[in-house]
Amino acid sequence: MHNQEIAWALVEMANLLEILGENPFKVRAIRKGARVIEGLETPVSVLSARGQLAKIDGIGKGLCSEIDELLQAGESRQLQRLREKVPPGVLDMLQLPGIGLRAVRTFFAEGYTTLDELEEGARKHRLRLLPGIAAKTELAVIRGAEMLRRRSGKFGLGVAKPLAEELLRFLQNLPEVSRAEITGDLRRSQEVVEEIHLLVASHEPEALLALVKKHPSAAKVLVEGPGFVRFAFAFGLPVRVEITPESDFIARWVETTGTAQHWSALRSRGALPAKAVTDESGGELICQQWDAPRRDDGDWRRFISSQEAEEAFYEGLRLPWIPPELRESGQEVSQAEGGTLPQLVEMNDILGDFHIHTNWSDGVSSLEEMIGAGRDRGYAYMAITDHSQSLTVARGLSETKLREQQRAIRQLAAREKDFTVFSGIEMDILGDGRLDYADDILREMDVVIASVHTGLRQERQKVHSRLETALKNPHVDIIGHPTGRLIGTREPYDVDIDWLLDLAAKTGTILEINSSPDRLDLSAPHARLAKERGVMIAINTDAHDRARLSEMAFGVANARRAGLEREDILNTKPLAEVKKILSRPKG
DNA sequence: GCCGTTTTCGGCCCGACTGTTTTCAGTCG
Repeated sequence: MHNQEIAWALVEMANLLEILGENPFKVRAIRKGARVIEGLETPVSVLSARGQLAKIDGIGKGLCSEIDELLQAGESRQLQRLREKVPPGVLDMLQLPGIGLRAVRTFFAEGYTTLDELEEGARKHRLRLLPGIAAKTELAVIRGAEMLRRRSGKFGLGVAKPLAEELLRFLQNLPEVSRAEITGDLRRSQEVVEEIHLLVASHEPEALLALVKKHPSAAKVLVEGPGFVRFAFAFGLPVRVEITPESDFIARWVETTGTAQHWSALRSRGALPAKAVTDESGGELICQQWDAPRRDDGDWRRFISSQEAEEAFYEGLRLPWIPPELRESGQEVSQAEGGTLPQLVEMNDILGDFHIHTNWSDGVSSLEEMIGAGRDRGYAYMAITDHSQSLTVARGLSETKLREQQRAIRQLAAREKDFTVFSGIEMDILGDGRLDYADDILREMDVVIASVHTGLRQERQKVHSRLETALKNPHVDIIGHPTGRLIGTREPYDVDIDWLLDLAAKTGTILEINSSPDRLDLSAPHARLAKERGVMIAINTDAHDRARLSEMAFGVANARRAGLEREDILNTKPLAEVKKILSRPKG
């Protein structure tokens, strides 16, 4: 069982116990355990085998045996018992914004067991007859149910990508498989996907499909046919495994990666490269399709890499290779033809990370661990930016603590060679429009990120006035997660993005692409607008533990979808230039 | 359920806003 799956099982357990009225501290302890598991870089199964599980902070005897059971049986008896007591629809109710435990318990007690029933009750004004429920709550149910419906059947990049990569490794290691790749929306790094689509070249399709269906993740086969199977993980994410002859592979990969518009733009350029090909046994015609170029060493299995082959495919259309993230509207094809495709930023260009939390506020890992992890990633620099004093729930730093932390950072930084650690802060833009520290404190910080965490439902004028104070402050370098959205769970606060971009351009304030797959904020369309206005972007992880530093890849993919290039991004620049940018007077 | 001890029991993050009621519990971040 994947760490993520174990974490989900624990979260589900916590939610069920909460609804059933279990001790809130116990519930919180289990939730914390889930968060710790999510943040582990080593598979839980490995730690369990080594007997190291109980040594982890937040995992005690109880969770340890629960996790061991999940690992061994793939299920937990306690979880199954709890599920029998609470219908799944009641758990869904907890996801409705503005609806909490008390309301859900009331609904459940009154016999509402599905979201649909609840929504109908709200629309017919029957919920307001219940104790403690009135019109506003009915409205919250209706709005929330609509949001959940929009989200249903969609899975975030942070869930789908790692699972797809794991399945891909499984396929690539099978002797029946000559080539396997991720394709579809996931390859284009869409924010949410409806399925994992894997394309596989194999000369033994039947044997391969039989193996795929036996994969431990394939909880349920949804549909199967000649050359494909679609199965689902236990938590619902569907996986399509499509088998294609080696000769078709690259063409089919291109076809399934891009949108229909991209494919039709390619086709409109005339006939796609086509040529009669033969299979490895020699002689037999498979199809009238394009053949992947192969190395001339006579070994059928040793084709050139998929990437090279795809480049050759586009070359066959007299086009440069078009990055998957851009294969959307079809216009990228004419751009490619005109030689005006952007030179997209790549992971290798990223030299640091400016938004990192530690256990000084609400992070999991220590200063030493985070700094070590940044150095190990080969970064040239990073900034520690814990929460500011007013965000008490995240144990935000008082002025005294902040200064203490700054000293600790300076000390640790002094030990580093060729690796610079900036002492920064993620400062709250308070609900009343003030900033959380005075200018004389901010002046001492190497990096100041200003973020909105409260008053997310204020009217636009108020939100704008708060942001304006932050952007115009000479010490504020970066605005963190500039719209505050959580993909599929929370709408952005009311901000006019054009207004924000203009102000950022005018004041020389950098805007963040928050790499967390739950946020991706700025979104790709907004980041594209930012580039057009000449607003600089910082791609940050907002990591709360070591493992999440790797979420940088999601932020970079988002930037690529926005057409961003290296020069548009703060954390691709060499140290000297970064220092110059951070210390320049703002406009 | 976890943790840390004044070590096997008691505390566990908290302040502001909101919705439902009239003084506070629920919800959020």
